[in-house]
Amino acid sequence: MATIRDVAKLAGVGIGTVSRVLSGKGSVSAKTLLKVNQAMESLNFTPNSSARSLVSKRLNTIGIWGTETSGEINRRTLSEIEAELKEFGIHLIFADGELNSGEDPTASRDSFDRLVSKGCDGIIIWGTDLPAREILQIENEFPNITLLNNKIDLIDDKCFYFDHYQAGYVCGQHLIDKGHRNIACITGWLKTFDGTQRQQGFIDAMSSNNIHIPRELIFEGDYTFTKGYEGALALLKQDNPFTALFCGNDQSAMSAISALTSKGFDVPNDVSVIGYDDMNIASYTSPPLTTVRIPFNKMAVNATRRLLNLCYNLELNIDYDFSIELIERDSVKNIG
Amino acid sequence: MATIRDVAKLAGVGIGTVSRVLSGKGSVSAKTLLKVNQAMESLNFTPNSSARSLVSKRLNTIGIWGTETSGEINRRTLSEIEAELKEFGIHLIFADGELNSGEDPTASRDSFDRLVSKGCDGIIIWGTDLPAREILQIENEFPNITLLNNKIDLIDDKCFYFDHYQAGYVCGQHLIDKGHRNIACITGWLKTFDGTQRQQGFIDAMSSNNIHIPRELIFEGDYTFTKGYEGALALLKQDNPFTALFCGNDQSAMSAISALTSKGFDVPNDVSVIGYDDMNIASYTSPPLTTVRIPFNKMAVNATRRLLNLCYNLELNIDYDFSIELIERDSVKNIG
DNA sequence: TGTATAATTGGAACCGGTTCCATTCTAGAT
DNA sequence: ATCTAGAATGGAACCGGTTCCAATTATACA
Repeated sequence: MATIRDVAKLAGVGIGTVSRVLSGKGSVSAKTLLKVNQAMESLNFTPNSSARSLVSKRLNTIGIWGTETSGEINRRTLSEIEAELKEFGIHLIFADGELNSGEDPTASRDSFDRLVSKGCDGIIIWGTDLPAREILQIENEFPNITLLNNKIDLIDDKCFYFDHYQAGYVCGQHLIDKGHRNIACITGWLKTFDGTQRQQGFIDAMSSNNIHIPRELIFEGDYTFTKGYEGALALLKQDNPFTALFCGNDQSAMSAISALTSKGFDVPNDVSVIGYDDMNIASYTSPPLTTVRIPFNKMAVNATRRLLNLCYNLELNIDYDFSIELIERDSVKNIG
Repeated sequence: MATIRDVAKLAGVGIGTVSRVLSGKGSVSAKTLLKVNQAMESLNFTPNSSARSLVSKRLNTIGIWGTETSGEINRRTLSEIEAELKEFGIHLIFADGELNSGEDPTASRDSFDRLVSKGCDGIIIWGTDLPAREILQIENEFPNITLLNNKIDLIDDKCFYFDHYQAGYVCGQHLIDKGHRNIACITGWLKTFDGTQRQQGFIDAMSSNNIHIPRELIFEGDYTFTKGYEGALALLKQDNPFTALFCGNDQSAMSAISALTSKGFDVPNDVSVIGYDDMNIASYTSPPLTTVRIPFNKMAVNATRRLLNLCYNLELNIDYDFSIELIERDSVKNIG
C-alpha cells in the first residue's frame, strides 16, 4: 500500500502538499496538482482510514443498535438509512441486540458498549430494549445518539417516534365505523413503547364509542406469527362472539387469518381483521389486509439526519412530524 | 479520553508496560499489573481503535455487500452472521447494493469499492450482482472475499452456494408424485445464479417424467410479490389448464395464492402451489405453504467463518455441504 | 558469594495521515 | 528596481497505540 510519503517522493513535492491535494483545502498550484494526481494514480494510492481517523477523531461510521433491527419492515428501513449515510460517505455498523436481549439486560448493555468502544461517531438506538434511565445515562456521556421508535421526554429532540396512540385509535374507530361492535384484539408486544401506545389508542376508541371489551377478548401478543396464530385460536375458544379482530401488527394479523381460516372461518365474511404496519406482504395475503401504514422509513431517515447533525455539525433539516394512513383492502367487511 | 501515556504516568510505569497489560502478551509482575489496572479503571481508559488499527493493520471489521441483503429471509441471515462475528469481536459493516444495482453496474462496483476503501478486513459478497469476471479481478487484488449464494469455479473454496438444481428437481418431483401432470410455474429471477438453477432442476424433473410444459405455462418472475401476483393472473388467462404451480420463491407463491384466491380458485383444491425458501411466514399463509427449506443461515455462517479464516489466519471448521428439506404443509393436494 | 539466566521494565521508533508554521516564490504597486 | 501581500510549499510535530531492544532486577545454581 502506497503512503502519502511515497506519493510525495514520486511527485517531487512535500507531504504537506499531497495532503493539501487530498483534502482540497489550502492552495496548490495547477501544475503541482497535476503532478500529485498523476503520482497518486500511478501508485494506486488510497488514504489509510485508520491514520485519518486517528488524527481527525472522526470514524465516519455510525452504528445502529436494537432488537428491532430484525423483521421485514425494519430491514427495508435499514436500506433507507444506509442510503442516507452513503451521501455523506458514512458507513453503517450494525449490531443486533436480538440474540441476547430480553431476558438479560446486562448482555444488551454489553452489546451496546461494544458498539461504542469500537467507536462509531454516533448511534441510532432502535426500539425500547434499554430502560429510559439507562439511555439517559448513556446520553450523558455519549451524546451522539438518536432514538428510533422510542420516546424519552428529556431528550425529545433526539427521539423519532410515531403517534401509535392515534394509529391505534384510528384502527378501532374504523372497525366501529364499519358496524362492528363485538371486537377482539391480539395486542402488540406490551413491553415496547409502541405496543402499549397502539393498544391504548384502540381501547380508547372503544370507550369513546361506549363499547366495552371483555377481558377474554383481549389476547396479549408479541408481534410474532406464533402468537398471532395462538391468539386467534384462543379467542375462538372462549365464549364471547366477535365479528372483528384488531391485531398489533401485520404479522400477527396474517397468522391470525391463517388460524381463523384453518378453523373454517372466512375472513372477512365471518370475521374482519385489521392489521398494523402495512408490510409489503399486506397486499398479498388472502384476503389482502386492511391495515395502517406507519412511515417508518421517514422516521428512520430523520433519525439518521439528526444523528449526522450531531456527529458532524451539519444542519440538515429535520422533520418530526409523521402522519398515518389507513389502507383499506379486503379484510374488513362493512356490516353496518 | 485517556491515553496509554496517561495510564502509564498515573501507574508510575512505562507505556510499554501498559501495552503489555492490554495485550496480555509479555510478562508483567503481579503488583505492576494491579497498579496498571487500577489506573486504567480510574481513568476510564479505552484503547483507541484507530491507533490500534493503524499499526496492527487490522480493522476488526468485515463488510457485507450485495442486493440480496434485503428481504425477510436474508435479514434473518444477517443476524446470524453478526452473531458469528460477535464471538471474535469483529464488527459488521453493511453496504446495500440494492438502491443502485441492476441498471447500473458501475454504480454497483462503486458501492463495492467504497466498502473496500473504508477498509474492512474482508467482504462477503452476497448474490450475483457482479459478473464472475469482475469478481475474479477483485479477488486477485483483494483476496479476502467470500461468496454467498454464488458459484465461481476458479475460487470454489470461497463460494457458499446451495444445490438449487436439486431443490428445483425435488419440488417438481413432489408435484408429480402427488399426481399432477399439468403444471405451471412462475420462475425465480433468471438473472441470478440460483434462479436459473432451480428452474433447470424443475424442468429436468418434468422431462425425466416425460412431462412437457408448454411455453405458456412458464411465467418469468423475479422473486417479488408483484410478479407472483401478475404471474398467476397471466397463467389463469391463457388456455392450458393446470392443477399445480411451482413458484421460484415463497414470496411469489404467497402472492400467487392471493391472486388465485381473488379469482375464485381454491388452493389447494383447484390448484396446488409449492413455494421455495421456507420463510417464517410460510407456516402462516392461508393455506400454509408447502415449500423447500434452504439452509441459508448455515451457508451464511460458513461463508463468515471462511472469511474469518482468511482475514485473521484462523482455522475454523468449514462446512460446504448444505442439504435441502421438503416441508409439506397444506398448499399441495394429492390428486393421484 | 559470584555468576548465569530469566523475568521485568522503559521508551524510542514507527504506523500514515493532518496541522501548522517558517520559508520561498510570485505578482502587482510604487 | 524595490517592496510587499498573498500564494505556494516543505516538513517537523503530533494523534495513540504496538514493537522491539537495551537496561535493570530477580532468581537459581555452583
